[in-house]
Amino acid sequence: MTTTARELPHPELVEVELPAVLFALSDPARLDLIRELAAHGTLTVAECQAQGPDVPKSTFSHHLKTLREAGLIRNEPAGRQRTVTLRRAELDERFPGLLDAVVTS
Amino acid sequence: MTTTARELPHPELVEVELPAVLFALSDPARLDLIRELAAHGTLTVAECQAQGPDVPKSTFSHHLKTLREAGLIRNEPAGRQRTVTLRRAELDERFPGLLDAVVTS
DNA sequence: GCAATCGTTCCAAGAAAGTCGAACTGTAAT
DNA sequence: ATTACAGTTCGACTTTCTTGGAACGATTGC
Repeated sequence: MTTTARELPHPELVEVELPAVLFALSDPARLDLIRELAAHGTLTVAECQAQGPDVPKSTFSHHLKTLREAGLIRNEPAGRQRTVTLRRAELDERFPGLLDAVVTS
Repeated sequence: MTTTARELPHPELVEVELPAVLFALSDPARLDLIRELAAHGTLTVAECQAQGPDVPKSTFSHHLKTLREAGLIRNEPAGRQRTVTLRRAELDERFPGLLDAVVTS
């Protein structure tokens, strides 16, 4: 077999709704994570988690899910790990200036 | 007595936190209201309420409270009514570009 | 194959938020 | 004064979100 990794669902850009984006960003832990991603680019889940305070895996994974389903990040398999990427270019297209404002503030 | 109207508490600008602002904006009804205020300037509570779909007074008042406590609006007595104002200049100072991005999108 | 690792999903409990009727407060008009 | 009016607050209910342990699935290394 080749790569039969677990793909998680991601909303299309047109499906990304502003209220959901704002809600996902309204949690301090998730907001910090987005800022880390904006600064460091792509990270593995483990690296993401290492940035913040110690929190159970399941809790962290739930935050990733919220951000992913809102359309803020991509979460993709990479061997036995997973990489997390901010959908910056797409979000800049859909909501111009929003990410800049949020990450800068 | 002169004007002893009911003043409601408003956070100082420095006390306004980004997560609370984003949370307040993450509800479609509240987001719409902010957009109305951005477009029309100051409105009375009744005028605000008339913009959206019909909703009980108490529910609407609760949304106003959320927005006020987050620092997004001012709600001040005006005779027997109340006026609602977007704290735009202050917010632009505290979170440059945020309101523009949110209202435009 | 077997074990270890990485991370998600499942489930249950507690916390927070939304909704709305009813009661209440303050202002204006008569 | 009395009545009407504009909005907030209170209280109860429902819904959603958060949190974290345990189980599961997939991948790599031995």
